[in-house]
Amino acid sequence: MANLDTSSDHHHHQLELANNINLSSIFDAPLSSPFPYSYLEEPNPFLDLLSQDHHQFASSSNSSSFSFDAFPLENNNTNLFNTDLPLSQPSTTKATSSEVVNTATTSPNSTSVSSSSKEAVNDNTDKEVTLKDPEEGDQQEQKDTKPQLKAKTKNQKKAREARFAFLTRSDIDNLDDGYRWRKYGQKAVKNSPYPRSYYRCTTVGCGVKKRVERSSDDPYIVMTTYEGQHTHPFPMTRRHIAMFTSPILNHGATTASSSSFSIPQPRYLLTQHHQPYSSMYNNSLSMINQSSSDGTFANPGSSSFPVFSYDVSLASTSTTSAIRDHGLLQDILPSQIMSNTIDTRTNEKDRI
DNA sequence: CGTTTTTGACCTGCGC
DNA sequence: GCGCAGGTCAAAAACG
Repeated sequence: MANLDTSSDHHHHQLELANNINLSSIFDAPLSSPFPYSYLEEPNPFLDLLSQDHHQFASSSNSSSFSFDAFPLENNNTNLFNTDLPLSQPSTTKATSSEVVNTATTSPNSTSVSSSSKEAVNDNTDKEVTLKDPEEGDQQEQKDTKPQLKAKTKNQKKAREARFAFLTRSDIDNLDDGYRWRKYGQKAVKNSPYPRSYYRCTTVGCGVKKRVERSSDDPYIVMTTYEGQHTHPFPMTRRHIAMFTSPILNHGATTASSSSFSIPQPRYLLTQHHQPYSSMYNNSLSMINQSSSDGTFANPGSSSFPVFSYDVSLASTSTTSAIRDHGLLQDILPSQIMSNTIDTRTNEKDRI
């Protein structure tokens, strides 16, 4: 986890960007269960975008909170967060917008579990192999399964795993979300100078994956997409414990202090007590979507996805540029958001 | 020495 | 069928 270790200087940017905030970014929130708290205390412009729908999102435990695991399971046309994201979508221009925004046709499928891909629980005996233990079985299995994979894809399309994506403004790609990840691949992204990195949870038996890529237009915008659900508890370390018990979580705190991780906090971070974890290393986490393969929401609260919350004060202008990314970013961002963010560009300039 | 990262090759799905 | 792009594998290198 050199990730954290290298995160020291990206904070400079956070400071610089403290004032470059607009409504364009989608939400702020972070990862799965590692973030037990979510909190929204300000009027949320993004939710305004959702107009009539936003009230649905505020139904979590706290009336003033906005937590993503409170998202309705059902979709409708205005649900910007539900997207039907193909695992591989060659042409970003076609399928993206329209598909993403509306079609998330939901075939209620209790969580993606039942239908899911090879990494997840699956009911298909022939895909299985990979399932039991992606970690240790990897190498060995691989040889054995390759033929099987071919065979299986003939009969059925690869099921998609639940996904959960969010934007982050940070200099570092692989943000520390509390889980341990091992990088297993990197690919160049079309129309982007920045590569996309693929990570897998290192916990034995856990097939959760995440991929990280930067916006081609704004290098500080990082899009992280989680796929799958952790099959193990959040690996709470001393550092995390310190984080969760730090004053920042108790409101009024002005710094995110922890015994082992102490860094200068951007001004606007002071309001981030609702995202204790993410604030440790970046200042803007924006959830973009959360969906399962079939367009339904997988319940992140079940412990795979971080519980994120949105804080407009953290939104950053550069999200705007992120939208033009032609890689995964664009695949995930709903067109409505895109247009909205683009519209806000002028404001952003004015501000700067 | 165990773990993680790098990176080229390979596989798969999709559009034309 | 072909080409392209996304995704994954796995050997080698790097790291701690």
